Amino acid sequence: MHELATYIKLFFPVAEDELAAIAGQFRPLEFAKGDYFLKQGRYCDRLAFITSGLIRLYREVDGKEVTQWISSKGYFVTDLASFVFQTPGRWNIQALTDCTLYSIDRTAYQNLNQTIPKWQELDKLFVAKCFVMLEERIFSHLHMTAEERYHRLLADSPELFNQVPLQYLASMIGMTPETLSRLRSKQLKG
Amino acid sequence: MHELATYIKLFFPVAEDELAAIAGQFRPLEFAKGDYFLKQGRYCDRLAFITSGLIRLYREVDGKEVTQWISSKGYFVTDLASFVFQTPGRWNIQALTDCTLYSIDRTAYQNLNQTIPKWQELDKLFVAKCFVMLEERIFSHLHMTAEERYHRLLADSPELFNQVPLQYLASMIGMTPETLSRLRSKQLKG
DNA sequence: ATAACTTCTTGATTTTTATCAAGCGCACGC
DNA sequence: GCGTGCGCTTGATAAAAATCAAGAAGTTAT
Repeated sequence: MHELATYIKLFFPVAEDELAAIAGQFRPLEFAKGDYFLKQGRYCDRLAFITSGLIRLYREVDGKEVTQWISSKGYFVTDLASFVFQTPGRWNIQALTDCTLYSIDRTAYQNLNQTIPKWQELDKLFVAKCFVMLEERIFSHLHMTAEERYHRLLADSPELFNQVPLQYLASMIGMTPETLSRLRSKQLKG
Repeated sequence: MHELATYIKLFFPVAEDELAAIAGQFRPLEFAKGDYFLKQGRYCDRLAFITSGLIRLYREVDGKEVTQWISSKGYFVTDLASFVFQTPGRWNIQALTDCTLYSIDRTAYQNLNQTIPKWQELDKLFVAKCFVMLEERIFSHLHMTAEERYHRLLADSPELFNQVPLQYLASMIGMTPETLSRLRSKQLKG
């Protein structure tokens, strides 16, 4: 549990008693490689914090899996639209490796909102931070080439290249596996 | 002012007195075509709701302007990272036409957070809704062609095509003006 | 009204990326 | 141990999109 508290403290100052009250609402949760946290179309009624492992968000389009994002230690994971607005889930959310999480369900989450004012603010700041990350990610698609996006991912998250099938990374940055493969070999030679 | 209140009510149920208290903190603000709401690098200390006009977010990269988004009536406009986390503004935010806005500054905004609990929730929901829109926008870059993104923009926001220079729209959906032009003429012929 | 701009279009060409197809290396199960 | 499948690479080709260049149409300023 302390890992979530540590992470929150790094992000935003919260009094110890509030921190304990918040963290106390999260329950440990384990996933084995291949397990689904959410299947597309079902309602997502939980939000989880990852303490170890990798989790992939993807959606099927024309029979192909398109990977939206891969979350690792220190990230929260949920289908935000489904969790917050109670709409059908838009993503498949699957463990790429065995994972340890701390999870909170909708009800407990809403209780936090009412009982701990600081949580409201914290929660808003988390979402705002994620919003800003997505803005930058969109921007990268507006002006960068596939090669530039590859180099950025490599710079930002080099660890993913050892741990995640490259085809998922290719999809996540908007190119085919073949293109990613060629960019990699080009880098080795160049 | 009632326009902001109307918009909020559509989005989320709020008691009339709270609504009045919220809306009362926003001040009318006018921009002439070409005026800047924010210049890149400066701090953004306000959040505004658009009641008429069009506003473009863009950033300069390698001497070229890249348009991130065009906001119109019913949208909020700000540089969220700058407004919330007090970092230097990442966008130029410029009026494409004369605009009428309702604006709130950081101080008043933070007062709302403390005095009106419902505002905290409302504000979080706004950001969450925008987050979900951005997720979908990223996804469209992962699996759609330029032509598909053009058709989607045309379906979602046909009014922009009469009111906004096409080069800005092209940039916003990640293609050159020439490509957009060809897709348009292809559609006329096909 | 006319010159100067800006915006958009069109054409020719190059570059980038996707697609299709084959093969390699490795892990896994039988 | 030996197929079998999966993930990755490589090659050939096709398609998509960018770039470069020129010109048309409409706007703005003088």
